[in-house]
Amino acid sequence: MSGKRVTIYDVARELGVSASYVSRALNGHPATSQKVREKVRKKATELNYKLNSHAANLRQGSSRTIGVVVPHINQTFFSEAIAGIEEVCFENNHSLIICQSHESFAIECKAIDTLIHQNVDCILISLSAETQSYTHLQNILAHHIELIQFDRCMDHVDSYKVFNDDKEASYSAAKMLFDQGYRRVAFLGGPQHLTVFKRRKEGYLMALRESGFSIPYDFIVDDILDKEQAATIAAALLSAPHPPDAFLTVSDHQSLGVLEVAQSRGVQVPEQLGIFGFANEAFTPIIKPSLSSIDQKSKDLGKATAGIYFENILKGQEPTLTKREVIIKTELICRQSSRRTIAS
Amino acid sequence: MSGKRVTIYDVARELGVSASYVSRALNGHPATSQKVREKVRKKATELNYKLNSHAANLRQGSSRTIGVVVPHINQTFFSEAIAGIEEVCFENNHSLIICQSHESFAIECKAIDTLIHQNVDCILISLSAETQSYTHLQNILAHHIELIQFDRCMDHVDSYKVFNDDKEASYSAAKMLFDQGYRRVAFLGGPQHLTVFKRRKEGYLMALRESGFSIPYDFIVDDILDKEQAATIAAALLSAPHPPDAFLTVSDHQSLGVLEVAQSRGVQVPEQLGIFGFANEAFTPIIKPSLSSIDQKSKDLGKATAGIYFENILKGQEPTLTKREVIIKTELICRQSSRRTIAS
DNA sequence: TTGTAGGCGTTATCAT
DNA sequence: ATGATAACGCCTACAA
Repeated sequence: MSGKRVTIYDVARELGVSASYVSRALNGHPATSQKVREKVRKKATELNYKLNSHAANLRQGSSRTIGVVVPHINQTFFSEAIAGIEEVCFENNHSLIICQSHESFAIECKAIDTLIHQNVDCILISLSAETQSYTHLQNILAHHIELIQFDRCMDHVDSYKVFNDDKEASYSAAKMLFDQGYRRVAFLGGPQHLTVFKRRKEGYLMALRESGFSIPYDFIVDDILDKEQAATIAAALLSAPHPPDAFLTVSDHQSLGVLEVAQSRGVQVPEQLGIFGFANEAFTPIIKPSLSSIDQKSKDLGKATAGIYFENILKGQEPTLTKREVIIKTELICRQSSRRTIAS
Repeated sequence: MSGKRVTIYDVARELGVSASYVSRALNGHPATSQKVREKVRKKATELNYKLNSHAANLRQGSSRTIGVVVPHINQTFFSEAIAGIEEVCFENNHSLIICQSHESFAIECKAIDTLIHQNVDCILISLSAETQSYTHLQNILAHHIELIQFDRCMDHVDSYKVFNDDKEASYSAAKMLFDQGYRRVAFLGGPQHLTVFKRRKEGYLMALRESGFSIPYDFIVDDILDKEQAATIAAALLSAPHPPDAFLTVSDHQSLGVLEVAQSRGVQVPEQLGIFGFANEAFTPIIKPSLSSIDQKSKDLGKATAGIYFENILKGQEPTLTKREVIIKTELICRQSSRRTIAS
């Protein structure tokens, strides 16, 4: 009863057929009779037979498994994106291995190695903040594993890329701030070697240029990674003789840092200071004042990313996408933190 | 150069040794000379050789992989626990496959099947809210896969269990509410077939009994799963002629629902209504008033859970744990939402 | 429709 | 210290 694993041979013996027939029956191969197929399936569940994926993978050279590497799974954007990826993989009967890089380049490399060992068919990756080189990505390709980047992508790597209309998004967020009467809009950005953050900055700069207003050079600060850093910068800027009257940031956590500093100093938001975040984290509608943000449609983004593998790569419908770039439209969510004209 | 996968045979051929020797060298087998071992390693990286885990697993019968099944990866408790699990697995050179059940019993079963296919050595699971039967858990054991339950466990299943001191935690939360002068403390609970929620309710009942106060039977409501349901119940209770003056809940999201209802009706928190949550979600210190909650030490809990596999099961140090239960102590975090005496 | 045989890449056993 | 060989469980030509 217990002891060794049940194999197709066990099922075959019980039924008096060959192992290969059992294999075919279980896989619904056309060259099997309805009747026997049913019998085999029944016996298999009866014996509690379970496929050994490792054996199947070894034989077939494909694992029907997809790997995902993200900086953190507990940020709304990533967990939602993963939910989307999961859904599509599930529909296509593929498994998913999720790895976190914890924003570390070294861990990201290790994760990729693991996924290569696991023989995944495809790796979906959103790069860590530290990542500046791309040899590890080329290593993926060298192992004939498909590669798709999303959100935090690296240019100059030959792969599909899925991301938001980041430039447009931060352009309209900045524009909205100007429209609300804010004039001295500061910008807290991310690492510039990641294209997402470059694009978000470009959007801001575009709106700034268009507005005709000018701001001091130190109102633009890159490489802010968390709430604490954002708070430090905000505190410094707000202490200056001519402080900003609004902050546009590339993450809600940064915005939260700004908000906390403002509140601790009695600066009224949104009356004296406008704040605009990015990512539409779960906490944004809950806090007071509620935080304006950008909804990245992260679940759709995840679905699109996984979809590329199944639709464009597996089914070989490459021609439909010439530039190998998919852009997911964001949605501007205007809440209290940037709504100055609300009272007027 | 490209085309086929690099195997130990390729490395062996280049070096003029046998494949089995390469295998041994790569694994640091004692019956290999230092010198050749180095040579093999160098050549292997040079040729970009990567182990095929599937082949190794098939041969060894073990995958050095652990599976985790949780309801959702984007709840603080679970993502932190996973971070802990990940850390321990990493230290022990094991891979991790993460699956979400999305609180669905059917998906949970499917996830377990997948993990069995993947030949994982051990499954760490926190059950979905729907799960009432445990045949799928016994199926895991039938496949000679180790099983460890955490947080949301099912009794009567023969496995290690890791969970918080839930009863003590909600006991002290309730006691704190009484100490602050609240008298009519309502309780919003979870599905009673999951032991966690049973224990949390017991703690509340214990404190209530001890307090000597009595409350109407309808102040105790089980099976609340989300913010919306909590809000509905809170609205109903607060409309009654003799409403509760405090709510103790089994999740921060429930508490948030209560808080929003209170605020929309102009009920002052904490002056007129005390609120106490559970889980110490990221948003609890951010909202106004900040929400009192229970820190579950979820990362430690994850580490302990994975630790059991490596310490107690793999190394066979079972005797150290007689009851096969590990309890992780929580910490009471008292914030504004339950601090009525602050003004007095 | 059914069976036979061989091999996927690795490692354990046995031999040298 | 090193090599030959078989086996892990499955799938797929090929044969019948």
